[in-house]
Amino acid sequence: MATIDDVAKHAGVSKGTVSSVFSKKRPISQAVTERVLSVARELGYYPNHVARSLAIKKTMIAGLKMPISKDGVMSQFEIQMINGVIRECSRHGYRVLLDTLPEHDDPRQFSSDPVDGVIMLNPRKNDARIERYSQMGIPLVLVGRPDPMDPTISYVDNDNKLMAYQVGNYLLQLGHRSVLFLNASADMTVSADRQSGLTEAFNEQGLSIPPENLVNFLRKLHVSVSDYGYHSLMNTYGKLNYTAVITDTDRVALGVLRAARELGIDVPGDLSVIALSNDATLAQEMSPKLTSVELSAEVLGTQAASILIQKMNDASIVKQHVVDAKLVYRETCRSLP
Amino acid sequence: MATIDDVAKHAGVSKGTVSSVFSKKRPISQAVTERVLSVARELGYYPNHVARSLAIKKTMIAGLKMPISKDGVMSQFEIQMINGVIRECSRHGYRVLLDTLPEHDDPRQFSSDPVDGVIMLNPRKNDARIERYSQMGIPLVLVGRPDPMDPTISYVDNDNKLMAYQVGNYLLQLGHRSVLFLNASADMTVSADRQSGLTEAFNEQGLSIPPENLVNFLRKLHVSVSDYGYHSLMNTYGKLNYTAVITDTDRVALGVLRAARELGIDVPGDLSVIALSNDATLAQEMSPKLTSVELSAEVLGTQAASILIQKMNDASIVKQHVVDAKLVYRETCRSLP
DNA sequence: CTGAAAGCGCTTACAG
DNA sequence: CTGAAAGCGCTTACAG
Repeated sequence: MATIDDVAKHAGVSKGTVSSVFSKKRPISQAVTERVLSVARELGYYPNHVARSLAIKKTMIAGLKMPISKDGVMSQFEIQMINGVIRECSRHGYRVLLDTLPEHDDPRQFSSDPVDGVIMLNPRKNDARIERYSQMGIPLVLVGRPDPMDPTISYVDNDNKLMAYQVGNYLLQLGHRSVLFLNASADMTVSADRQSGLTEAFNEQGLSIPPENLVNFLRKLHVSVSDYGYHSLMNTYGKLNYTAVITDTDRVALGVLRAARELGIDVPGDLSVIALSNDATLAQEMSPKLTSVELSAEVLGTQAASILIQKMNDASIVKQHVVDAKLVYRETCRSLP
Repeated sequence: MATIDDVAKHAGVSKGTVSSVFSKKRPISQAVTERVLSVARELGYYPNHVARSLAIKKTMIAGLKMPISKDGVMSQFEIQMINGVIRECSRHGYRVLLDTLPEHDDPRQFSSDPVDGVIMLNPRKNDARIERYSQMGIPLVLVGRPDPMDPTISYVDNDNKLMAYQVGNYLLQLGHRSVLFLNASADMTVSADRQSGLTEAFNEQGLSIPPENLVNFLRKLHVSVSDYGYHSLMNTYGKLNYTAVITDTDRVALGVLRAARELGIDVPGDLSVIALSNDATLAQEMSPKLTSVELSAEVLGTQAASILIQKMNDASIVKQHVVDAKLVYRETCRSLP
C-alpha cells in the first residue's frame, strides 16, 4: 500500500504537509490540499492507523474483556451489555475491541492490547488483571463489583443481593414459604450474592431454604438454559417441597413453563414463577406473561462505557455506579390461598 | 509505561535481546532470559502491541464491519453471526474489532483500521467499500452476497430466494392459497430475495400474492419486532384474505401468536404460522412449537471467519460459500381441510 | 503556509 | 548467543 512518503514525493511536498492535509491539524493552502488529495486518490493512499496510533499514543479503541464460555454462547445479559457499550463508544467515535481470548498465565503472553482503555466483565476474586492494567496505565472499568471492594476502582453493577432479597420478600408476602431456586452457575459471584440475599429474606421470617432447593446451573448437565429449567422442574416437582420457582433468566423460565404444561401444573394457580432476568420483550410475549426482574444490562453497558470515556480523558476519575434492578409484576406469580 | 529501552538498559543488554526474550524468535541464554524477565517484572514492562504491529505489519485482529441500526439493537441473526465469528477468530488467536461507526463520505475520514482483514455484513448494491479494501490490500469476506455478483470476492450467504421458494411450496402443498408475508425491512437485499422466491412458488401454481399481503417492517411504526407481528395480525385479520402467515423471524411470530390468542384464533387450526428465522431454542419453547427455518447464522459467522483467516495467510484465496437453510417442521403449520 | 528532522516502541537482517 | 543500526509509517515541535 502507498505510504505517506509516496504521496509526499509524488505531490512534491513534505510528509508533514501530507499529514496536515489529512489531520487538518494545521492549515494548508487550498492549492496544496487539492494536489495532495488528488495524488492520494491516484495512489490509493489511506493513512495507516497503526503508525498514527504509535505516534500519537492513542488508538480510539476501547477494549472489552470478556471470558467466553466453552460453548461459545453469550448470554442475553452479555449481549445487551455489549450493545450498550457499543452504542456509547460509537457515539464518541470509539471502536470496540472484543477480547475473548483465554488468558495465559505466562506473563510474556500478556501483551497490552492496542486500546486506550478497557471494560472488564465478571472480575474474579482478587483478580490479578486489575493490578496489571493499573501498572500499564490503562484506564479500567469493571462490570460487576471488585472483590474485595476497592474505592479506587471504577465499576458499574447491579445490587444482586438486594435484588434477590426483594424477590424473596415479594414471594414471602404472597404467602410462599418454600421455593426452588434455579440459580446461575456456582462460579459466578452473582450466584453467591443472590443466594445470600434470598436466604436473608427467608431467615428474617424465621424460615430457611433447604440446600436441595438451591440449585446451580451446570454446563455439562444441560444442553441449553431452557433445558435446565425444563429438567429441573421435571425431576423435582412432587419430590421437593415448593410453591414457587425462582429462575436465573427468562430462558430458564421458558423451560419451566414448558415442563409445567406437560405436567398439567397451572401457572400461577399451582405454581408461581419469577425470573431474575433481563429480556423484557420475551417476558411480555410469554403466555402467561412472565413476572421478572429487569436488570437493565444495556444501561450497565452504557454507563461502563461512559465512565471509561471520561477516564480516558482524565485518568484520575473514579466512579462507582449501581444500576437499579426493578421487579416487573406480570402474570406468573400469585398469592397462596 | 516502561519501554523495551528501559528494560534493556536496566538489564544491561540490547533491545534486540529483550525483544527476543519475549518473542522467543531467537534463542537467548537462560541467564540473560531470567535477568531480563526479572527486570521487566520490576519495571512493570509489557510489550507495546501497537509498536509491535507497526514493525511486523500484522495486528492479529479481524475487523467486523457492521452497520448499527438507529435503535442500536442487534438482531438475533447478527448476534449469532458475531458469535460464530468470535469463536472462530478466538480459536486462531485473533481478536475481533467491532466497527459500527457510521461511515463518513469524506474519504479523508476513511482511515484503515488496525486489522489484518475484515468481515463485512450486509454489503449494499455496488458497495464502494469493497473496492476500497482491495485497494488497501486488506483481505475481505462478505456475509451476504456481493451485488452485482463478482467471482473474485469471497463471501458466505444463505440462498434466501431458494429458501422462500421452498417455504412457499410447503404451504402450497398443505393447501394454502393465500398468505400474509411479514417480511424484513424493504431496504435489505434479503427481503427482495425472499419475496421473489415466494412469488415464484405461487406463480408456478398460477397463483399470485396481492401486494397488500406483502408487508415490510418499518422501524418508525413498531416499537419492537414482536410488536410488528402483533399489530400486523390485529390490523389485517378478517380484512385481508389469508390462511397462513410467514414471518421474518421467530420474534415476529411471537407477536403473531399473542394476537391470535387474544383474537381467539386457533394456531394451527385456523391459521398456520411459519418463521424464516434462526433462533431454534426459542421456537422449541413456544406453545405451540413454531415451525421455522434454521438459517444457521452462527455457521455463517464461523465460515466467514474461517475463510478470512485463510485469506490473511494467502491473499489469493477466494471462496464463496452458501450455507444451507433447513425447514424445521414443528407444530404451527397444518394442511387445509 | 511549509519543510527537515527527531521520535513513538518495537523487529530484524547483518555481523560477530 | 548477542549487539548496533535501520526501518515500520506516522506526528510534531522547531524554524523559517
